[in-house]
Amino acid sequence: MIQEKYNPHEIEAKWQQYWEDNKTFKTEMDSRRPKSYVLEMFPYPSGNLHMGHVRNYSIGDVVARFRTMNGYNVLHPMGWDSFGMPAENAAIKHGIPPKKWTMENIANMTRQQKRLGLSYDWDREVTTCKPDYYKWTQWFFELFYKRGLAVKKKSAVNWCNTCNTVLANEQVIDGKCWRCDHEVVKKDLEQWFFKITDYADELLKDLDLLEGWPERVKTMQRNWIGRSEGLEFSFDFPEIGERIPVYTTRPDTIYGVTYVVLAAEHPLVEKLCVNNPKAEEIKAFCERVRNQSDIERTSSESEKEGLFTGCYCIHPLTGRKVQIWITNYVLYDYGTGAVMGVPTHDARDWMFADKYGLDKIVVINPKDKELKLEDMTDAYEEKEGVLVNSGEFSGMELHEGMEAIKDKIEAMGIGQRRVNYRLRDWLISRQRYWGAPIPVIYCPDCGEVLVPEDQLPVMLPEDVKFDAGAVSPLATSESFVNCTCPKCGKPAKRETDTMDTFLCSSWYYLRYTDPKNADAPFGKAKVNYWSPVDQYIGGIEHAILHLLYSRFFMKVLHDAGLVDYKEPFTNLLTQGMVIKDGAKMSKSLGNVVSPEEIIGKYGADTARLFIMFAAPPERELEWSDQGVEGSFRFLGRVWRIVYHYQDVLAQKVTQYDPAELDEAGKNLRRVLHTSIKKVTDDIEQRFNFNTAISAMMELVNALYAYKEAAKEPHAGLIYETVANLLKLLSPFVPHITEELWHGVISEEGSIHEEKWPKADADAMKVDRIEIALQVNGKLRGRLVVPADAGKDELEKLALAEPHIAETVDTDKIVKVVCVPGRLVNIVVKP
RNA sequence: GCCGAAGUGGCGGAAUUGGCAGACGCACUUGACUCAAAAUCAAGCGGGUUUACGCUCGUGCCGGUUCGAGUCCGGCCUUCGGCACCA
Repeated sequence: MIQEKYNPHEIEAKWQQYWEDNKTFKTEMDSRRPKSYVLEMFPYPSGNLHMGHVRNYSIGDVVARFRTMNGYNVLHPMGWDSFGMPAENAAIKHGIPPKKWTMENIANMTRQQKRLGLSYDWDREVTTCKPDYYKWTQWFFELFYKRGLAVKKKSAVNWCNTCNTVLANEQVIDGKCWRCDHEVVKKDLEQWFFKITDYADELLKDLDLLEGWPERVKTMQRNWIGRSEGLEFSFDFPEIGERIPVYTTRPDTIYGVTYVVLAAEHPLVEKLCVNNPKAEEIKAFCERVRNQSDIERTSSESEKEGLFTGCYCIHPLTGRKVQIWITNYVLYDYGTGAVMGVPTHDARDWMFADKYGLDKIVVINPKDKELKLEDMTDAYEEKEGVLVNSGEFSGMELHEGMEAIKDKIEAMGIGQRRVNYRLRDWLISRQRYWGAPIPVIYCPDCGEVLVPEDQLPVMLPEDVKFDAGAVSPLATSESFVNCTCPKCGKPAKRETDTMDTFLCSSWYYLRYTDPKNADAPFGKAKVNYWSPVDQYIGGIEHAILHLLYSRFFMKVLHDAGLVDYKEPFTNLLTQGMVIKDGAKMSKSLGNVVSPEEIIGKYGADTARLFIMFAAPPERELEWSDQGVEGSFRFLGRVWRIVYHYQDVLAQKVTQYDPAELDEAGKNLRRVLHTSIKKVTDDIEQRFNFNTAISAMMELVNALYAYKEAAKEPHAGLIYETVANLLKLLSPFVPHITEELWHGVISEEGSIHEEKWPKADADAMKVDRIEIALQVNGKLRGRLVVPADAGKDELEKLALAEPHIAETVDTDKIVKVVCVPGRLVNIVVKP
């Protein structure tokens, strides 16, 4: 029996408790069923869920429940990316310990997630700030260290003055800190790096294997890795007995070189200043350039500045003297930090040469055209044409010339072909407290020593000062810093930096497979049973950051023999933002809608249904209060029609012969089975949840139409329709369907353990269909024909149709196009 | 500049392989129920034109292919996103 009115709050609390008590969503390894690992990006415990979270988890929950009902053994876990700065800021601002703040937020957000009725196996919960997790994050650091992939080196790094810490390249967005949006400056510091560049080529190549990833994300990663092929070679610098190595992707333009440029940081600058009358001027220039921020220095609009050093090097092929300049537009950390200048075939060099009156030589002519310097207003950069003024290479086609020049340089022994990447090594140390300590000890005698495995985890101390300034708060804890060297036993000091939280999140999806393992990050059998993640769902903002780091981690773990897979996420769905009034929800705009408020008013099922219905998952979702009302109304409609048929359903007519149905019944049964097919295909093949829901709405409309049309409802048909409708709806709105299922179908078990319905092809068949009737491609009427009518029959029927017979002159018919099941098009001469 | 995605009613969005444009929902209009309102149930709902059957225009713009184009091709425009002195 069910109540007359739909009361979401009562039934949602009831079934959430039921699922928890019955461990409905607990998962174990099971070799008899195919596995499916469905994962949503785990959240940072900021305090409250926002609509973006709700969208993310609703999508994942539908997929997980759908796959379970389709016979998969589904892993669907949840956890907390719980290290990070906001916890520390709360400590500085309000004096709350980061751990307390974080754990309270996790408790609150867990409660909010449970109110959404998500099908997580909570026994697998993972929390990155707990010692039993960060122990293994530290263990992975040591693994990387032992494999030569974690190194400490000094370089110019990104520093955020607001966050008081260094940042990885990926965390600098348009020259600003990804977290606080303040301008990032460069500092020369010794820091820990993970050598992600060792994997640049593999990370790039394997993108081609990721057929289940959006093109957009793959393109972003390709751009970020930025592979280029070229030639590295040297100019002789006889004045000081050195060579200047340069890197170019355009060796074909080598005869057009009129100057060579060094980055301001280039070590040769200091050497060429010795006994140089311009030394003071050069040093002042370099100093000024180095103090420019990244934004000033790398903006393409900013003025290119340079200074002639007074020195010359020798062109390796022509023997000409070539001026050596220093500029602000050459990057020290890309290629060799020095570049050849070819004004005629590079836009930057053209501008630079114009500004400083440097020579220009045309060495490439476009096909069938001769470039004349006096006519040129711009560099000719096309990679097409013929080499000229290029000695023995003149007359060669561009690509042929390029290869010939590379061969020549290599044969001369002054250079070689080279591949360069834009990708930089991942800076992983942070001068912050709330992170996993780097497990390294510095001994005056032994140097850098790893903390032995059996002493992990290196626990975060609690006796620290949080506002320590530019050093890590860990440095303020005497008891933490001072230790003994594991090798020689003498007094030593601990590393006081912690690890980038992106490191914690680079392997969490593996820990879910074996979350309580105390002897290893995960067991091999378990990780290889569940991995890789079959469907990953999250925001596009991680297109590079988290998704690139995780891919890197997986490759290293694969090479270390810990996992059998090279890619962590087989399929990726990037959900769009939730917006309101055309803008992202934000406190400052005052357009935030809180999930708790919506759940409080309508219940979780309505919130989930609206979010899934309002837009396809990859697109932006415009929040609409009226749209939410509409979703609530639909659930009310479902409730009322089931309530209406309650007594009919109570007869439990589970079997019947469809042949005994009348017209109205056949019609309803046809809609039911086409809906089953449509909903199944929409979820399975396209993630078009919005159209899946619209199909279910049509089914409910058809049920209402049947109620009007059939005076004596067919008990078997009603039972079949309602039972299947509830199953189709259950992944989207798990509570109301569970309530109705128990009320009218079965009091035992859960609807969520039922099998997904199968469409009956016979039920979808119709005798007669309506097709379009066109003349010259324009709609001129409709024609009801037997569903299996062939081309000849269609043509006959079409020509016999009164409207056509009257208006179309048979002599002028050129041909008749018949598409069975679709249309007839009569082509007529004018 | 390079790369990627998108552009359809008043709005969110459908149209899956080139085959009836606008499914489904929101908003709006009307009818039933009601003393009345809400809720609910039922019906209508791109523009122009017509008493009506119809006719006609219509998927960012201009062309093309085709019996037939929202969908394919060529050329633009606009919006969003990524990369960008990367040599």
